[in-house]
Amino acid sequence: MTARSESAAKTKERLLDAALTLFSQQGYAATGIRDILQEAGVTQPTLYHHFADKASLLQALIERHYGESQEQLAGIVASEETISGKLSAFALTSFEYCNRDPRVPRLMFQTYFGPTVPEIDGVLDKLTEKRFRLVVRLMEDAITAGELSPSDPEFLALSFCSMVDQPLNLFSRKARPKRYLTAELAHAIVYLFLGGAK
Amino acid sequence: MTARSESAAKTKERLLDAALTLFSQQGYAATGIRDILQEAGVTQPTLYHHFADKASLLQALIERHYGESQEQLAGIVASEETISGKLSAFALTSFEYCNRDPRVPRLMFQTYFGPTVPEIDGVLDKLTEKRFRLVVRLMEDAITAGELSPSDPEFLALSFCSMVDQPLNLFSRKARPKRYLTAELAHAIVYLFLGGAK
DNA sequence: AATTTCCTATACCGATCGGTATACTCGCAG
DNA sequence: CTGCGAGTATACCGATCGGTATAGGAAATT
Repeated sequence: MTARSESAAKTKERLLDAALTLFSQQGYAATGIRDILQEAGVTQPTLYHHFADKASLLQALIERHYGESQEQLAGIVASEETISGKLSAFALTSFEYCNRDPRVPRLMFQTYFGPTVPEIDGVLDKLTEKRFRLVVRLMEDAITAGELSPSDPEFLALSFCSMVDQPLNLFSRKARPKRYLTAELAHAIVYLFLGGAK
Repeated sequence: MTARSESAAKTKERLLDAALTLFSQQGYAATGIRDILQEAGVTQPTLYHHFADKASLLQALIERHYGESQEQLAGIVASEETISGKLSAFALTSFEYCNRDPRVPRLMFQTYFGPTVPEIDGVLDKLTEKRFRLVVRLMEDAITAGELSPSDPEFLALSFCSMVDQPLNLFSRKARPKRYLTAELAHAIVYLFLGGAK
């Protein structure tokens, strides 16, 4: 039950990895199933042995990567005390996640902002909403604790997420200098968000 | 020279409008030429009488809409005195532009953030870079004028643009409440950017 | 040793893609 | 009145798409 199912899992992994590479580079619609097969070194019936169709590949990628990063993020943020610490942890973790494998956020942004993929619609929305709600709650707590001036928590969360995500998006899209998503940038964002530019 | 070339221009316009609608809804790759023909109520040879190929349609759309909005923006921003006024004008103009016809920014964002369209690559980058540089220069001036604390102008510009563009992007993507991209939101963004959340 | 699981190889399906070709109509302009 | 520009109608091209069918091989489990 171990030796053969192990190699089967490896093949499945190769397929997912190839799909991640190609989807993130060219987009879902522009990537043909045959491209994936070639990249993975596998034949067509094999793919359909592991996945129902092309859309299942994308769905599997999204659920795996986004789900695990989500839990990590919530845990790390919760372990901080101050609003400044929480926001820094949020930005840092997001940056590290992108530096580890830029293909993942690139696929996420491309799928989220790019043309609708009808087969997936809603899945990604639910996950991004969850991440956004995490930040909203964070802002609410900080306001009631007196750490932030009273104002709309959703507006604050949207603004902060924008400041974090746009660099992420830009970085994952094109080849940027190695040290772009640094801890310094993360802290600068938090500092600007809390203190303003004036 | 007027009567027939006038109706010809009208047909060309119908094609561009149909392409704008469909490209912005489904994305460039997912939109077939035959979809555009049906939407415009025109036959295939007619399209190829006005445009060389599918890519020329997208290129024409981008250059027209982005170019004209760009000039407008630069003029309006220049007519303001303070940094606060300039930033507000920037945000407001961007919002108004989106409220007027959400298809345009939606196409822009989708093309910019979505999967690469090889035929267009570079065109959109040049235009977004131009808009970004406008804001960078604005920040530089404000810093030398003592209106902003000294810090990296590119970082400030990126952060501010993120705060403005993300709502734009979200609004153009899905049906939001009518009054979402309001003057109040624009001012709130500028206020937050300048003064911080603390 | 027999059987099942995982996989290859190859060929095919109908549909759709972007783009072209041909032939014909109509109305304004010279 | 003649020619040309704008347009329709229709049919076709080769290529590629996602997905299926069939047949068989190698290896591990039983």
